[in-house]
This record gives sequence, C-alpha cells and structure tokens, in this order.
Amino acid sequence: MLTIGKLAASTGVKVPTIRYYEQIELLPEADRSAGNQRLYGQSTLDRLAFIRHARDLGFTLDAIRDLLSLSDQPNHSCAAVDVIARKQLSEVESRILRLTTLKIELERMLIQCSGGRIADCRVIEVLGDHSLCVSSDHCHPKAEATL
Amino acid sequence: MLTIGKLAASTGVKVPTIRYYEQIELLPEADRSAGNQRLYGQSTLDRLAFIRHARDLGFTLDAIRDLLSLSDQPNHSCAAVDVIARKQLSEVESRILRLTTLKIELERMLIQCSGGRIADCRVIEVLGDHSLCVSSDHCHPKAEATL
DNA sequence: TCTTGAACCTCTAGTTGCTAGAGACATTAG
DNA sequence: CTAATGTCTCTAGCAACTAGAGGTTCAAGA
Ligand SMILES: [Zn+2]
Ligand SMILES: [Zn+2]
Ligand SMILES: [Zn+2]
Ligand SMILES: [Zn+2]
Repeated sequence: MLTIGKLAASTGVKVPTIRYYEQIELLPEADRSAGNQRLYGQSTLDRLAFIRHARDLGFTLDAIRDLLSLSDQPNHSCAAVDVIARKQLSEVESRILRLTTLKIELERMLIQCSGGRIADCRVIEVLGDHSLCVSSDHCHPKAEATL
Repeated sequence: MLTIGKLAASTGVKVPTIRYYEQIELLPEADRSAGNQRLYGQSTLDRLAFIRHARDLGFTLDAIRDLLSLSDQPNHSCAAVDVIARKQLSEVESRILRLTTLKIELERMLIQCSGGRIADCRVIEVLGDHSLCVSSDHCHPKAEATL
C-alpha cells in the first residue's frame, strides 16, 4: 500500500491533484490508515497512470472518465473508444492548423518591423488592423481548448 | 457615440466581455448616458479592436495590457513590443511541436487498433502504458496555456 | 522515549478569460 | 402607450488545477 506521496512520486501526478481527482470522483475514495491518511493499492496506481497518460495526450477529464468506464467493459466493442480518440485527434489537428496560421502572422509582423520607434512599429500597426494580415481565418476562432 | 451593443457588433467582442474588460481595467470606464448606459467613442472602439485582434493572435490579456501601454508611448523604441511578440511566437511554436507529437501518438494508436473488443483495443492499451509510445517527450509537459 | 521535521489532513480561495443567469431599469418601434 | 429589446449590477460557474492556512500523523535520530 502506498501513501499519497508515494503514489504521486510514482505516477508524476501531484498530491493535491490526486486529492482533486478523488473529489471529482475520477478516482475512488481511498482507503485510510488508522491515522486517516490515504492508502492506495495497485489498481488505483494503474488507474492514475492511465489518467496521467491520457491527460498528457490532451484528453479532457470528461473524455477520460468515459474512457475509464469503457475500459471496465472489456467485452464490449471498442468502437466508442475509437470515437473518443478520433475526436481528440481531430481537435489536435485543428489546433495545429490554427496555431500555424498564427505563427505565420506573428513571423510576418516581426520581419516587417524595422526596430525603430513604436509609432512606426509594424507589430503595433498590424495588431490594430486585421486587414494587414495575410490570412483572415484566425478571426472568430469560436472555441479554443487547452493545450 | 456607440452603445455597448453596437460596439460589440462592430468589434465582434461580446457585450459581457466588454464589461469584463472594463472591470479588469483593460478598457477605461465608459461614459454614461442619462439613463446610466455605457457610451463609447472612436478611441475605445480602436482600443477594443486592438485587443480583439491580439486575442485572436493568442496574446494573453496581460501581454495585451503591456502592448497597449507601450503603444501609448509612440516615441519609445519598439524593442519591448518585439520582445512580447517574439515570446508569443515561440510559445506558439512550442505548442505546435507538442501538438504534433500528440498527433503522431494518437494516429499511431488508432491505426494499430483493429476494432475488436475493448480488451484488445490498442487505444486503451497505449493509454495505460506510456512505454508503448514512440516518443517520450509528451510527458511532463510543465505548463500548457490556452490555444 | 522524546522530539523534530516531513508528510499528511481539510478547507477555502485563486488562476485565465470569459459565459450564464437573476432581477431590475432604459430605450425604441409600432 | 405598450411591448420588445437592450442594458444595468451582481453572483456564480467553467476547466483543471494550484496555493495557502492551520492543524494532525508519522518516521527517524538523539
Ligand atoms: Zn517593432
Ligand atoms: Zn489578423
Ligand atoms: Zn480500439
Ligand atoms: Zn506516451
């Protein structure tokens, strides 16, 4: 049995985050020692490692919740799992696209800046006037999530 | 003079967001009509358009605050402006790198999934075991900001 | 055995950039 | 004149944590 600190050390998830996951019921309520401290076994360690890895791959906690409950149904078809993963992939792809557009605009304004007074700075100028941008699609980005 | 709704319509920034910007002092306190409604002139419109465009390019409100106060100093050197923009560019670039790694891992696990039972699903398997990943650098991502 | 210090406990509040809602007042078109 | 829309303030909520206060438990050294 591991204390919360050991569990944190062996998964790379911080102690308060583990408590937070318990609070939002992503992890089950931990067993307690005589002195009321949390104790964890292998199954929670596995579960937390899964969560950690999925977080690292950008899945939301909600998606992870679904993935976890699916993985408790080993005989089910994995179609639903793949739907979640594919959705995540397309999110990642669209963020890359958007960021690439931003990168181009940022590079462009930095190249055009000649390093003089602010009154003549191309960066300030472009920020004040989107029509100076080369692409228009970085506007109205609707929803942008983390990562 | 524009009402808040007109200002919102002509900048693409939502009404509550404008009020929020005033609250955090990114916009100055607006003049008021006889009936206590906010009224805006050209200068606030310009300022808000600047904010909007900078947000679209991924700058944080803090960075925008700095950019705005710099742009009020037209005779200063634009070096500080360029530092902010360059920092933003490198943030964008590192996010693209990270997302590209994620994309590769997600694609890989989706390709390897043969669409059978969850017990055999490669997606679930990889999520549970990072050593099945091709790259290790998507772990411990430190800080990830919005976009 | 005692004592110190690290690790643990609970609870609240803060972060970023908004968004949603309640309940009341202002303005405007028909 | 009235009805509909717009605006006002205020509070609370979102994701996914993080930080801190103030207190308890545990493990190791003297
Ligand atoms: Zn410049
Ligand atoms: Zn633009
Ligand atoms: Zn599968
Ligand atoms: Zn991995």
